[in-house]
Amino acid sequence: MIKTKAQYEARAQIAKALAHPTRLLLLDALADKDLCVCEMTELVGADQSTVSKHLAILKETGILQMEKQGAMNVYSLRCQCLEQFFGCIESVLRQKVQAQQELVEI
Amino acid sequence: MIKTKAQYEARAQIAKALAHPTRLLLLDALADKDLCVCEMTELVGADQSTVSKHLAILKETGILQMEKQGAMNVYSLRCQCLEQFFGCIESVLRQKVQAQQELVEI
DNA sequence: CTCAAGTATGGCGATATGGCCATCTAGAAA
DNA sequence: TTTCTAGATGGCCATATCGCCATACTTGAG
Repeated sequence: MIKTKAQYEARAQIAKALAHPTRLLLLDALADKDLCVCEMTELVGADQSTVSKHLAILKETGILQMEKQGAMNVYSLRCQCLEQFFGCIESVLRQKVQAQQELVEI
Repeated sequence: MIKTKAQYEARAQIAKALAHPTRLLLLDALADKDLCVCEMTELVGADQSTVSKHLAILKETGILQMEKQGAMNVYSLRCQCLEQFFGCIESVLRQKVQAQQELVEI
């Protein structure tokens, strides 16, 4: 049940990679279709180097993979499990809203 | 498909709450049974104030709820969706290991 | 080879996070 | 009441994260 410190750190690192609004937007976009850095830079509206670093984090964590296509680097989802992840996040959000509604109604 | 900036920030905040080894340990322990702060302080092996702050983050996010029992504050899971979350994390971890094995075998 | 487009990386400042200590509060027991 | 245990909070410092700029690298075109 309870795991080692190293195991929790490994899991936390994955979660940390998923814990940034820009990276969540990138994952959402990549769920639709593969994209190159320049497309995602335009989508995000931040500096190209910023987007590149976000992608590097997701790639390093194993969530994305990258393939060179000429001068462009095309990124794609490497895992199909993100729906589970987002399902949990959404569930927590809904519960939070519900809890706040209960506070108002009392 | 693509959501607003505020929506991604709300989701990122949940993910961020889950992105710390100590908090993952606490959630793992609380999946087994409800616990008070002093029990979790002993389990984690950090300062009581540190554990209290971690719990406050999880409570604020809506993942945990707290109930006073005399002088003790007993925390419990508020959402049943963490298995989904951990399932995704585990899946990413396995994939990462597999990718590294492939690098070695080439 | 030279140039330009597409990316990655180093560096820097601003901000956020995490840990401990000290302190304050709440409830239970003497 | 005083005292003790349980817990929360403020403060401080160390470290991590994030964003941009500047720059280096890579690839295809000319």
